[in-house]
Amino acid sequence: MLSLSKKTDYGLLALSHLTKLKEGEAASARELAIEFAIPTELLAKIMQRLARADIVRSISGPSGGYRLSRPAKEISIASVISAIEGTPAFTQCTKSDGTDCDQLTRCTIRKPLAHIHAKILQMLSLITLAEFDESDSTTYPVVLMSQAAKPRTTTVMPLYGHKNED
Amino acid sequence: MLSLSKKTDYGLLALSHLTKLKEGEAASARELAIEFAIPTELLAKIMQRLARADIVRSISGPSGGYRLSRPAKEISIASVISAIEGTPAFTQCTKSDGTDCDQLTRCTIRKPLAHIHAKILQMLSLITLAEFDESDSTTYPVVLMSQAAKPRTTTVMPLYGHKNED
DNA sequence: TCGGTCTCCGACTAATTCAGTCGGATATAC
DNA sequence: GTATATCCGACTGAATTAGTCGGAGACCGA
Repeated sequence: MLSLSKKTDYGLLALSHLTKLKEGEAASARELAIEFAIPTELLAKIMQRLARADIVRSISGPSGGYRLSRPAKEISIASVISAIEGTPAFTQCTKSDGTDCDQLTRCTIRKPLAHIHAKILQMLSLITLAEFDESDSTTYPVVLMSQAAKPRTTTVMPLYGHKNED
Repeated sequence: MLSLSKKTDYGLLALSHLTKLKEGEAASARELAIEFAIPTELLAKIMQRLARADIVRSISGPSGGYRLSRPAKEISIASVISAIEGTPAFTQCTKSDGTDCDQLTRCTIRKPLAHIHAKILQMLSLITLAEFDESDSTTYPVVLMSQAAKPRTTTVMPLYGHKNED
């Protein structure tokens, strides 16, 4: 459904918290987990991945924790998604280089889909954590559809005349 | 991983084939399934959904089959995804109206994520089946990253320094 | 009118992915 | 040395997705 996993949600949430810390401060995984009501062990695992991707830096020992490894404006949403979920792929084909769908030699849609995928990725790579928090104060550079902020997803895309849930 | 399901892949593939049919022609589900090496019953099911969403029109009886219910240039990728996968949601929060994550009252990321989601959806709603096929001849209006056509996904986003697969 | 071919539909099972848990290792401040 | 922190892999259960099965109704041609 073109959606991010819960893990990524959690990760972004934690990162957005780290963004607000002052220089030198760190927040422990448990602290963050309690703050946002996320299972402690799960968030710990997510933070480990972010650490491995050098998005956060870990400080061991008591009074340790995590802090951003570089300024929030240098951390893109795309890199966060990639760190937590692994290599993103828009279609099944684009995961490998297409050798596994050799049955579909007549696959005419791979190329256009790859383009779309790239465009989405580029968009996500232009949005940083810094902009994420700015949007609290209703200024957000990526806004295109004003109705997007509405909670009801059904009405987000007026294009969808008919929907069926499985 | 921000990816489309296989069903959607199959659906787009079938639709791209229907696009090439002449006026009055129809292709049966089985015909399409054999053509693209897709399980017959599965594709039949996908076509049914597309029919329900009025993207294709079904013709019963022998010598029947499916054809597009309107010109390819009036069928957006977004509507196809929506028809096959149901209401798209970028995050878990945006699926319902947020009542189920009331634990996350401090959720500061919902709004910016909703914006990103809307932007992706808008992009997909601007691309039609017609453009899908034009791209065979290397002219494609949505191109932004030229390297996107490369098969190797690892190099698509140079931003991703570190990736880990689960 | 009868049989074959088609769409149509829902329910079912299998396979895969995702969320969350557990146990144990290492690092460090007090 | 001990308590608290990260770290890491392996495991289980839940949820989603892929694919299957069986049967009903529509339609064309003989």
